[in-house]
Amino acid sequence: MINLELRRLRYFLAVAQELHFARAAERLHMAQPPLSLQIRKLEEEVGFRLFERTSRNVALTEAGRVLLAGARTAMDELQRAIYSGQQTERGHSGHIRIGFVSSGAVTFLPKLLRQVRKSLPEVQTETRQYSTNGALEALAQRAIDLAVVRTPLVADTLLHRPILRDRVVLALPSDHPICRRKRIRLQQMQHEMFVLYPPNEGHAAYSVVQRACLAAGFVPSVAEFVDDVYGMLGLVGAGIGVALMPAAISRLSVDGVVFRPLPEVEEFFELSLVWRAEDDRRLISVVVDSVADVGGLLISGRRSRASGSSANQRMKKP
Amino acid sequence: MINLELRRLRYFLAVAQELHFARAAERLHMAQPPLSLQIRKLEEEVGFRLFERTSRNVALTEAGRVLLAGARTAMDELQRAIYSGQQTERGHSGHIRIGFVSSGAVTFLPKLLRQVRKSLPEVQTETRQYSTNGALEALAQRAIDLAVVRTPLVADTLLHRPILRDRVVLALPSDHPICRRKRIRLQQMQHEMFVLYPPNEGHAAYSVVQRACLAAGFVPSVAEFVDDVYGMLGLVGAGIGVALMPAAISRLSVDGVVFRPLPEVEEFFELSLVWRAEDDRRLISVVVDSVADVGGLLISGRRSRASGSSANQRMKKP
DNA sequence: TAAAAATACTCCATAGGTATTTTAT
DNA sequence: ATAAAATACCTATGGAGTATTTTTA
Repeated sequence: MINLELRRLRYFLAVAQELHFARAAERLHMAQPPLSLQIRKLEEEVGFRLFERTSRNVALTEAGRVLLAGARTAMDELQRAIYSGQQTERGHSGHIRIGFVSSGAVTFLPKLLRQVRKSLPEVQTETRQYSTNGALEALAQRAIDLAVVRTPLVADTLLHRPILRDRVVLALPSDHPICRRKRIRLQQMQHEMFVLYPPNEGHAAYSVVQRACLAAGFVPSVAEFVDDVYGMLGLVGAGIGVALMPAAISRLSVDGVVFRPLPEVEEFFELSLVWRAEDDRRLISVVVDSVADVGGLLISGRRSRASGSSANQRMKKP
Repeated sequence: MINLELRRLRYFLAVAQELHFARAAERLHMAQPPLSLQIRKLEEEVGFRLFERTSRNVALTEAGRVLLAGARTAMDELQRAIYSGQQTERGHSGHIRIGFVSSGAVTFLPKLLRQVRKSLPEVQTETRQYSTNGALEALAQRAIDLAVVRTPLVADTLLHRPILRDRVVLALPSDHPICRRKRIRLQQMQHEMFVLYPPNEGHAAYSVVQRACLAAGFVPSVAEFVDDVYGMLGLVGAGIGVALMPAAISRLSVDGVVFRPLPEVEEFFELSLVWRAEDDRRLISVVVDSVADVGGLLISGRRSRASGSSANQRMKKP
């Protein structure tokens, strides 16, 4: 094990740079004699002369040059390590694994990653797709550190923060006769079969749909339960039924599926950030807070205005 | 500039390894309280906590792990630098540029490099071919550090050591009528034209040939002067003349050239190591000495024995 | 002879030791 | 209740300062 003191190496670097003991001592805010002494002690410790000194000239020895290079890189490495440690302490550095549901991938995840990369450039991110429930399990098992999911039925081992509200839109097969109409009201779908988020799956999307339909005066008939928006879109496109979905999904164009706004529906799908309550790493709270800075609670899919046209620009495409 | 003391980092590494202050202190041959104190001071210096301590458990913090990794690599780098410095001091490490003449390349250079690589594995070598004179100029201009050349007319800015003696062999065109004879005496070549090493070129090869011929009772007629064995062989092969060469060269087989031993010639070609007198790097003397260790003054091309056969095994080939 | 490094000495800051207290399981 | 870290206090090593000498270009 190494037995040097860094002080001596610092002195060595100074003398190597100045090649003059008195000037180096001045730069180090000390007197010349103790500097000479420390250099000599360093020479004894490493076992070779560092400088060829005459009363008129100081020059590095060959071996001194070799040590100088090594000492510089070692000090730099140490400097860097201390800085990294400080950044880690502040939560500005580290690795974070993010799980997300398919509908979050479309809207929020890119914003989140962009924000993290911009304001916390030393934070490494790693992402993976889950169902809402899968993400919560992964969180509990420490397979991920942060989840972007449909607002869950909260467990007390987890903390969450709502980050985005999506208006409800209707997805229906493109060959459905009602597609010809410009404006569709949810009530008109009361005799249709619905592809639904599964109940008892730990998240709130199921009850959002239930409440929306109740407000329209009916209880939806179940065609199928699916916990993945792509799966739901597939079933709708195959004519199995219709579905109520977050407005953000309508940014996707899927064969055989058309989206229609439902301006009268007052319910929202909510997207949340979720993390372990026991995870007290500053990194987590810093990332969560940096996300909040993006602009508080965003709402995707604005309610149609005076003209009563489609709910948002992109929805016109399909 | 970094302001830590390595002592504290050493203590940190010990505690990080043991995760127990008392045991770490024991390993460091010190008492526990000052160790605790030093760790706390280190924490103050770097600006973040390194360990989460309870009375029953010590654990690294996230930031502590980051610093630990950096501290380890920095200490390793420093360790390595000190070792390299020591090796450099002893002349067991460094870079050495070697110039050599073409005839040295065939025999001695491979041995030299093998020896250096074996006994001084940290010495980097770099080689380049020169004429004898070119190598001496390159030495003086510090383009190379060591030269393997035909023994030069010594300049007092250079030091040299003879390393190898080569018997004199005759190279002659393969269509020369005398080739049919098994034994050839130099005297028989007195009316031939000779391809010679150049005179006044600073090396002794010219006078070796002159003295050999004088001993045989004649002065050689000059066909051409060439300072490169490959050039000489080319001219001999082209029938321009015959040449006296170091026996080592006969290891080469060249179209149109045959070699014959000259057992009665008492002269030798000498190969020397040459270096700058003012170059006091230990590396130089260590390499020169390590070469001497190969076996002192070698003699290549033994005088033929009782049977009077060819001067050496390989000479039978052409 | 003059500039600069080395030596001699003095002082004090701080590392380390011992005894004890606090803390958390 | 107990193991282990933290605190308090004391000692002494060694780093830094001042005055001076030595060295060599």
